[in-house]
Amino acid sequence: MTPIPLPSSHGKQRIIEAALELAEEHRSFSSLGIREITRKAKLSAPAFYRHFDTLNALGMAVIDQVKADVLKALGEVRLAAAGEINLDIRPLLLKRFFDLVLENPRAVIIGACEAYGPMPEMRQSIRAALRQVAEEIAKDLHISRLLAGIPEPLIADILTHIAHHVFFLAIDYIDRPKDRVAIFNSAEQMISMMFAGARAFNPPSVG
Amino acid sequence: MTPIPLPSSHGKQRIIEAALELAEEHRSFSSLGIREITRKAKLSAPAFYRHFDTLNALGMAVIDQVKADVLKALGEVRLAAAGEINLDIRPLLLKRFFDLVLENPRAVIIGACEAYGPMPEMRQSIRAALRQVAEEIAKDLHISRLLAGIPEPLIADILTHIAHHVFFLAIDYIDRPKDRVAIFNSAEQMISMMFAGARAFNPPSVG
DNA sequence: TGTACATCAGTGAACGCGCGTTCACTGATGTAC
DNA sequence: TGTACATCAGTGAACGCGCGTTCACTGATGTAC
Repeated sequence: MTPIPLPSSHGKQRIIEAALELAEEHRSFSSLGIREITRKAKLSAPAFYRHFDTLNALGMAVIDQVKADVLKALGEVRLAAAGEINLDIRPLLLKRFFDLVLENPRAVIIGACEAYGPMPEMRQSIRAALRQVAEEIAKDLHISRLLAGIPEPLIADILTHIAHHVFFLAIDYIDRPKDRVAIFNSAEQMISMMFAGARAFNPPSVG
Repeated sequence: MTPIPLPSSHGKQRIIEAALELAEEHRSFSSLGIREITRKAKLSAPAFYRHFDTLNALGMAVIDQVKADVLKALGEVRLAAAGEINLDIRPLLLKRFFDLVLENPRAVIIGACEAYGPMPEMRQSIRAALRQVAEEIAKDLHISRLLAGIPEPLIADILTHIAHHVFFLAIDYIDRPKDRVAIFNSAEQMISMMFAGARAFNPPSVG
């Protein structure tokens, strides 16, 4: 019967949210200060220690949450793309991804900043996430048809490369609203070119 | 007649070196402190202000120096290859760059960390540096022959994209010595693929 | 039902510390006459 | 040639400030009997 509002986690969640907001502004999670975070969360500084022993512990909590957000967004991309078989799905995936990026820019910005930032665990898990995205996309039938005949490891390489490229292009997409069409077209062109180049190297065997 | 030892730049250079070393450790340039840097450079803290108005100014000086190093190294490769017209210069440029990266990994690591880091001016000038390297390479006759018939802006896009990709691949190259051969091959393959893709989109007109 | 106790998020005051920055100064080097 | 001056990298002392952290405390909520 109890609605379970988890009163104990209320301040904790406020701290995590504050850290997320500040990390987006700073473009660096590791430079945040405890007083800065608790100020943003409208708590006293010592309240921090009720929930986390160190800044690092907070960091891991933030990573977990961002990772969950990103994975959820990616699931939506795949779901939206699952429909029509005969379309070139690549621009649709790309568009959907950029739309999602605008809906939740925080996760992308923080992800890109930490991808080569000071925390090894964060770098590693972002790298793994990109690879995971590539593998998800490789499973898609539209994509695998376009890359038929190409060795599987090379497909993974290509798609990881594209995922990386698009991920970082998303930062520009967020930062420069005026250039969004151009950025989208550029991404599309690069993807087409990678696919065409891959096929030129591995021409489909004839019947 | 004076040997021009530029005595004025001695302390300045020490500060730049110190910043490079510390930024590599931190994997974050913007978290450095003036006292920290001058301590490492074995200077008093106020000495910093003799050479730089702000930390930002120091950051720009660091990037300029790294960019000059890269351009010089690639220029040497171009010079050495100028004689042989029929050479594929791409693996040579790539090899020289990766060698340079191992000679001075600091610069690459810092560049990658700041490319999406907290300082807008730094992000921008790293972006500009990549573009500039791409334009230098585009000038090479070996390269322009391979991309004959392709519109100039597209060439710039492609080479900037490749520069970006290789730059970030260099981080892996540094971090994972065991995989260096594989990383080099992967980079080479991606470059070939981009070129092949570009040509497939813009087939050379038959004379 | 009331009463006494336990738990725990959150607080304000206080601490010592290192920071960025300023100041007036030194000392070496170059230069004008 | 000597002398007086200008330039400029570098210094130590000092400042005010915000930081991380600790402490003893409050006040709300849950719980045992």
